Formats: sequence, C-alpha cells, structure tokens
Amino acid sequence: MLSHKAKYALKALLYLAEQDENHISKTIEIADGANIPKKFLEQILLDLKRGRFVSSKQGKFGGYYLIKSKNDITLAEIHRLFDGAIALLPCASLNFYERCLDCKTEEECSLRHGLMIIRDETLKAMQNITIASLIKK
Amino acid sequence: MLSHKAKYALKALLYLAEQDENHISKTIEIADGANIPKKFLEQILLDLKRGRFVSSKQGKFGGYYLIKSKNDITLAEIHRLFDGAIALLPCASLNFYERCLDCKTEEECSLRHGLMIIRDETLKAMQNITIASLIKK
DNA sequence: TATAAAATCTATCAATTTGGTAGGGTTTTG
DNA sequence: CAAAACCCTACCAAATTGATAGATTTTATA
Repeated sequence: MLSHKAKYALKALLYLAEQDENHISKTIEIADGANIPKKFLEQILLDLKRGRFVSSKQGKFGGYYLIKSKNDITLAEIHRLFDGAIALLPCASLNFYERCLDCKTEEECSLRHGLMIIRDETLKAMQNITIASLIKK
Repeated sequence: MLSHKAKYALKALLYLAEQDENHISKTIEIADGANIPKKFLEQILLDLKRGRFVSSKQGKFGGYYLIKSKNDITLAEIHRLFDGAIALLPCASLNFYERCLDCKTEEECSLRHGLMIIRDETLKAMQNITIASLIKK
C-alpha cells in the first residue's frame, strides 16, 4: 500500500501539472486544491524538491512548480522516493537491495527468484503510469 | 513489502510442501528447518490453519500438514491473508475496498484508475507464483 | 528600509503497527 | 497419567506513520 505521503505527493504533482505553464503555486493553494493538510504538504514538497521533481521560489509570490515533464514522472519513482523498494523483499530489490539474514543458503533465499519476477512485472506497470496518464481521465 | 509474518508463512509452506506425502511436521521441525522463531511460527501456523492452507493433528506425534495442493497456493492468497490488500490504495482494491475520504469528487479519485491497472498486473503476476513454482529452483 | 508573504528548518507527538516473547491452557496419544 | 503437541491470550519494546507547532530565512515591493 502507498503511504499517505506518497499519495499526497502524487496528488500535489497532479495539481501542479494541471496549472498553466509558468504558473507558480503556493503551498496553501496546492493544499486546498488537492485536499492535503498544509503543514504535512510542506514536508512532502521539500522531499519532491530534493528528488528534483519540483523546484521552488522563496519569498513573496514564491511557490512551487514542476521541473520535470508530467510525461516523465512515473509512479515507480514516487513510490521509491516516499515508500522505498518496489520489490516484496529487500533481497529481490534493485534499488534497495539487502541480503536476507534469515536465509540459510548463501546467496539465494527460496523466495527471491519468484519475488524478482513479481518485481519486474510491477515495476513495468508502475513505469507506465505517469502524472500525464493520470490526468487524462 | 512483505511483512515478516507473510515471509515466514511462505517459508513454512515451502517446508511443508517439500516433505513426503502424509508426513506430519512438528512446529519445532518447521521452525528449525525454515529458520523461524518458534513462538512466532505458532501464530502463523494457526493463521494458515484458519485460512485453510494447512491442518493439524494434536497430541503426541501431532503437527501440521498441507491440505491444499502446492500448485494451488499462490503468493496473492498469502499476501492477502497476512498483509491485506494487493492494491496500492484501498479505493483501488478488490478485496479490501474502502472509499478514499480525502477525495473531493464523489466516486473517483484521480489516482484510482491508474492504481487499478497496477493492481491487475500485480495480481496476475502474484497468482502465477505458487508454492510449487517456488520449489523448482 | 520596513514589512508582509512565502518557503524552509527543527522538533515534537500520539496512535498504530510490527515483530516478537511469555505463560499458560487444552487435547491427544503412548 | 504424563508427555507432547497444538492452541490461546496477553503483553511489550521499537519503529513507523501522520501529522502539528514554532522559529527562521528569503524575497518582493510599498
């Protein structure tokens, strides 16, 4: 399941993607528009900034705007930024690999291979869902 | 990600599936064989019993055994039993549906459609991974 | 240059979930 | 009848989650 953070991040990105080009959105605008608690959204926007999905302008008339095309922001990326690995176990993960400590055999646990298949399928599907694809209902 | 409980459940089922037909496995056997804390495993085996994947015989020389074919136990079922919904949000779930409360539009949230696509793909993949498929390495 | 508006930073917090452990019951045999 | 095993209920510490609060910095402009 997605965390609220990841869900809010997607909704915030959707909101930004729907604005006119060159429009800068204040946090409070996004919060109201996408129904997200404002203070919580602040943190999320900072995370999205660190992830280089958005950028911001400080001071009066500042706010946030997309710096990545809505066609290039995928669900997979947002999932990884906020919720981590897409695989079902760390030992089957590409980006968050960790060896399973409870596996007796050296490199392979009995589940790893199957979970890597799942990961590949899920990842492929998640890479196809972009912010742009979510907009056109 | 899978919880430890789901992971241990899969390993326990794998252990049971690898035993000779008609063999009954004591909890302690499974715990040692699959490297699972014994007391924790007890709870998991009870859950698997309630889920009708295994059955048990009490008393001396009792233990656990599969009552469902290893070809018919899928990752999807185990995920649902221990970790719940396969979908990324409740509003996109088949078995654990809940309406999203933070969505303004009545029935549809902006994410729902995309997440239902992911759910279908993931579910399909998870239904293809069975205990039997995990055994043949 | 003062001020208002906005992002940014740091801390805190309550509730829930997770990953167990403890300590017994209860049931079924040898 | 006692041992072996399942079965049940409670508890617990640590981590995570979903926020909230308050102070600080940055910027535009009157």
